[in-house]
Amino acid sequence: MPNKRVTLADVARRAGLSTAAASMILNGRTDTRLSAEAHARVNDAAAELGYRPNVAARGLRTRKTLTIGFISDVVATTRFASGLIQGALDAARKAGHVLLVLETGGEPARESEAIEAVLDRQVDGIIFGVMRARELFVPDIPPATNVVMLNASNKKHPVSVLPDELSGGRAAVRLLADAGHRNGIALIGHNKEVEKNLFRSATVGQRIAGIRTEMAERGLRFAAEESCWDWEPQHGYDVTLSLLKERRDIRALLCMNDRLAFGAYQALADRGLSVPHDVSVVSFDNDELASYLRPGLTTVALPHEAMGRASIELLLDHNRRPDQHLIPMPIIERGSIHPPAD
Amino acid sequence: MPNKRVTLADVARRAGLSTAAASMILNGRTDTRLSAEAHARVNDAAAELGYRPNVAARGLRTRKTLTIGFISDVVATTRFASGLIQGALDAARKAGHVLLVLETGGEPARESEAIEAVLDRQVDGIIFGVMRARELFVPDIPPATNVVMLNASNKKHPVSVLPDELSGGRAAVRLLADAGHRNGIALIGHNKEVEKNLFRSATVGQRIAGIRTEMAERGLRFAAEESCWDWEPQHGYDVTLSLLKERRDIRALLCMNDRLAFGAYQALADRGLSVPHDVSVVSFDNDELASYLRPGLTTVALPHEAMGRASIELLLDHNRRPDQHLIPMPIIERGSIHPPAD
DNA sequence: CTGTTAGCGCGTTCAC
DNA sequence: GTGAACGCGCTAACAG
Repeated sequence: MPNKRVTLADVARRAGLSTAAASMILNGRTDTRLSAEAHARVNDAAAELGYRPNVAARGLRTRKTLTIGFISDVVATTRFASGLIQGALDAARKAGHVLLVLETGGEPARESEAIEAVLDRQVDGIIFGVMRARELFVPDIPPATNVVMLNASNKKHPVSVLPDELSGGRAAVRLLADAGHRNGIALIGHNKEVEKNLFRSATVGQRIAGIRTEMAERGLRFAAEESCWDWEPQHGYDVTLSLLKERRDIRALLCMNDRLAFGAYQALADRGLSVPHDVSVVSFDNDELASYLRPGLTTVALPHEAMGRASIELLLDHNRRPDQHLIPMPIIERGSIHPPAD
Repeated sequence: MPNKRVTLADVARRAGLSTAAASMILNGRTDTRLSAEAHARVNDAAAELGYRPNVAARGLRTRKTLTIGFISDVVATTRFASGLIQGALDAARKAGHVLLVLETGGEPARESEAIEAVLDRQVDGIIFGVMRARELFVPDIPPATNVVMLNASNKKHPVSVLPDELSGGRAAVRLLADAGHRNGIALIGHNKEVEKNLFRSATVGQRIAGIRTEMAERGLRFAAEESCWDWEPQHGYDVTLSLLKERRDIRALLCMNDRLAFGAYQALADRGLSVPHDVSVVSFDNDELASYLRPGLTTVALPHEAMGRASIELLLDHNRRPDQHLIPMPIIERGSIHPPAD
């Protein structure tokens, strides 16, 4: 686009030296025996002209483009997991890199296209991300390619970043238990299908395992378990409403995600029950919704931003473990937990 | 990254021709008098080897990188305006382009860095976007650069994409009027500061102008106007609650955005009023929230995706008007409007 | 010691 | 149909 960018040749000419000398000096090479004066002349010339190297031309030689491909199903454009890309963008910027963002909608044909599009542009590596954590099929990528799986896992590409759902599940139970809840705790939204199928979710199984482990270790049992085939507000509303019609002893809801909890709030309101004095609610994800509810929803957060950040740091770290990297899930305490009334 | 990509030289060698011939044939040049057989040999060789041109190397010569810089304050990572980038990504993909996405957090220093980062990579143009439409200061960009302002306007860069808020404002009033509302309509959230200051908002002034024009043309007047200094759910809740305590004749709320409406719903529920039978509600934006409310909120949508798409199409269209391009705001009818009871 | 020449990386384009 | 130069910057080998 810009017609007449300043080139290395311009700088060299102005400094009265060769482009080779200018290149070495500007790249700070110490093995080079160029005079202090030459350094000064080149640096001055570059500054005066406002020289900036052409990254594309440089990459042709060095095979480093300071550019990373970020390929996802719908991460960038979904309201839900945008923290992933936010963290990635920020970490990349701090490392002097830039992100080529592509979305595939989860369609394999577009995944292949996306991979080729970024490889055509000589990226330094590829982040492969998904909105909802799961085992992911990925089209073939040349073996030498530097790949990190974000919120996903894949046999061929062992470096991955995932939330630490096992600890997160335990934390949710601990929040209720520490408030004094022992009886009347209902689980809203478990789903055996999803929990067992890594291709549906790489993490829900861990989440529920953490919950059950912590319950068992504390000698607690759920008073009810409502399963849902999906996790939208409507489902939370439906199952909670029917639960409350049958049972008057429910004192706490442990919802599998915030959207279910959102629906549960509506059902509790319909039954004239107040959160948290009649019923405590705790949940997962820290969806934006959680902060809009009245009272605010206490939730175990998906650390999307930290995950996005970690994915870039791992991609650029050549000493990384070729393994899963689990990111802690922060507890966001708002106002939806209270000791049981009775 | 990938070590041994197939190069044009490989293709030429296999076809038994020069790279010059191979290049011209693969680029479909017709001014070239190369034999049909040469065409076949080159195309076959390319296909067999799976040749893909190195976009960076090509760009060095052609000054076309098929890459566009998308620089925004927080668009990509905010849940609110992510449709902008979604539309842009999709339109770019369809045009064979790719987006280099950068975020600045609205900080001028980072804006300058972002501009340099994308220019260093020889992008074909730059989209400059913001989450909330407004007049935008932009650091200097070389004059030859192809720039489109997205959801923003700027004197130096006349090509811009904005929502058609004037028509949108009129549409909101029309929705209430068509349902039979004439009295007891309250405006929630007008704000003279914002309406007059293009650097706060390039569009709210248009939105309110559309509303007032349509009201006037129909001989309608607001029964009340509640102003808010900000447009979060809490503000909608507060002003609606106090309004309802004073007035019993309110039959419809025209909220300046969905987040205010979200708060208004909560206030109506607190007062025991039902939407839409006691009070109709109409609003703007089509925030994700609008679909979660019960009943669903009827709203005049910000056409984020269409805007993002338009920004790319304009950037790539050399016959474009150097002007503002207004994108229609679709009406999303859900269940929050009903004829007045009395 | 101080610096240069020439060639490369990959694909496009012009003159012959 | 081709050789050679070019776009821009890096680097190995070489010269004063």
